[in-house]
Amino acid sequence: MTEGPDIARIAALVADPARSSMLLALMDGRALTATELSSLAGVTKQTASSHLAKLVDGEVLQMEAQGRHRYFRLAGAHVAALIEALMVFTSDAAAPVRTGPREPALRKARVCYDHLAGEMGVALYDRARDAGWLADDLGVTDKGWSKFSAIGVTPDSLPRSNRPQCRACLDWSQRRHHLAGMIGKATLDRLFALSWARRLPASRVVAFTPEGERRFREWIG
Amino acid sequence: MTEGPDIARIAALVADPARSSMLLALMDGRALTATELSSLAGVTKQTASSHLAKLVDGEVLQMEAQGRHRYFRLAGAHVAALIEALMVFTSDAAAPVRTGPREPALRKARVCYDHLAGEMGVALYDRARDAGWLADDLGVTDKGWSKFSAIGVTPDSLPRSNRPQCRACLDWSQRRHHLAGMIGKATLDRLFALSWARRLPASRVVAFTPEGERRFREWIG
DNA sequence: CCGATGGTTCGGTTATCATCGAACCATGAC
DNA sequence: GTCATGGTTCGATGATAACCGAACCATCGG
Repeated sequence: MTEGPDIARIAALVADPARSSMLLALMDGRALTATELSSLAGVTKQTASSHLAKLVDGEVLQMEAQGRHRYFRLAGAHVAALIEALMVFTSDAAAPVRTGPREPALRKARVCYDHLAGEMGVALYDRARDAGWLADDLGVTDKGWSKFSAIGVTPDSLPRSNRPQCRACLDWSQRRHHLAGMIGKATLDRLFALSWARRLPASRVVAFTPEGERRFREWIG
Repeated sequence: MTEGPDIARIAALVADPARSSMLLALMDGRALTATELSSLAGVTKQTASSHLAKLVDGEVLQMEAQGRHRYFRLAGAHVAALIEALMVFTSDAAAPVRTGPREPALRKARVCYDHLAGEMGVALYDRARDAGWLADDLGVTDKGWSKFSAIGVTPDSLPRSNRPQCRACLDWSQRRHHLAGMIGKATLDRLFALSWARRLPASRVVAFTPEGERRFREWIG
C-alpha cells in the first residue's frame, strides 16, 4: 500500500459540479470575478466564495484583488492541460456514436487557456514541427524565430518567466497536439492584434476573418 | 450557465483515495485482480468491488474475467495521460523546493501505462522525430519502419486495433513527450524480449542492463 | 459432492461536504 | 457621514457516498 502522489486531492477539487463549471468558464484564460463565477456555476455568492477559496488553496486558481473585486484565473497552463485531459473522456463517450460536429466553430478554432486550439492550432503545431521551427526539445530554432518574427513574435516580446517557452498541449477535439507555452500565447495575441481573428463574446470560439485565415495559412505555408 | 462537458463525473471517480491508489497501481499497464487492488488500496474486498464497478461503469477501467478471477486494467492511454496530468501538480508543488532526484531510477526509465517513459523514453521520442522515423501526424515513415524492424517491431507484429499507432504522451518527470501508442508498447515489449531491460518487481522502474543500454543508445543513434 | 477461494449484493452506520440564510466586513459613490 | 455593492464568515440542514459485517453466488480442486 504505497502512498503515491496525492492525485485524489486535486481530482476532488475538480469533482464538484459547481467548481468544474467555474474551471470550464476560465478555460479561455480570462480572469473573472467571484460573482460572475457564482452565477455561471448557478450557486449563491456564499457557496461560490467557499469553492473559490478551496481552489486557490489547492493552487488550481490564482486570485488577484483589484479594488473591491477579486479576479480569479487558472493557476497555469498545467491546469488547462488537466481540464483538456478530462474533456477527452466526454468526447470519447460520444465519438463512436455521433462523431457529428456538435460545435463546428469550436472544433475549428478555439482558445485553450491562452493559446490557439482546434484544427487551426493543430495545423500550426504540425507545421512548426515539420518545417523545423521547433527543435526536438520544443525549443524555437533560428529558422523558427525568423518565421515567428514575420507576425511580430520576437524573443524580446516574450515576458521573462519560468513558464516553458513552448509546450505541446493535447487537443480535446482533435486528439492531436497544438502549440502551447509562451510562444503559443504570443502567437494568439498577434492573431488578434493583426485582426486575422477575433474572439466571439461569451465563448471560446476564435473566429477567423476570410482574409485572416488566408494569410494565416499562407504564413504557416 | 452553459452546461459544459461532464468533467466532474470523471474527476469524481479519481477523487476517492482508494480509487486513486488503484489507478496509480495500474499505471504500469498490468492487469491486476480485484483482491490485489483491494489490499493495495487498503480496503476490504466489498468496498473494492464497489469502487471497481464504478470505475468500469465510468469507462476508466476495463474488466476481463478469467476463470474466477477478474482482471482490471486502465481503459486506455488517455487514462494514463489524465493521471500524469494530475501528477504534474504534486511534482510542481515540490519541484521549486527540492528538485532532487527523489527516485533516480524512476526518473531515468519507467513504465507509463504500457510504454517507456522517463529520460530514456524521451530520448527515443526525440530521436524518432529528429531522424524522421515519424511523420508530422506521428505516422511511422518507411525509414521508421526499417529502424523499428531492426529490433523486431514490424507492421505485422502490431495487433489490429483502433488505438492510435503512435502517440505522444507528456512525461511527468521530464515535462517532455515520450513515445506512446501501439508503437510505444511494441517497442517496450521488445526491450524486455531482447533482455536489454527488465521490469523491477512491484515497481514501475525499468532497469536497463549495461549492455542493453549501450545497444539501445546505439540503436537510436 | 464438498470445501476453499475470488467477488458481489444488501443493509445500516457514519462522516464528509455542498448548500443557503443571515449577519458581517470592506470598498467605492455621493 | 449614508447607502449600495462585492465578498466573506458562521451555523444549521440535507444529501451523498464510503465503509464494513454478513450473507450470497461462482469457480476451481479434489
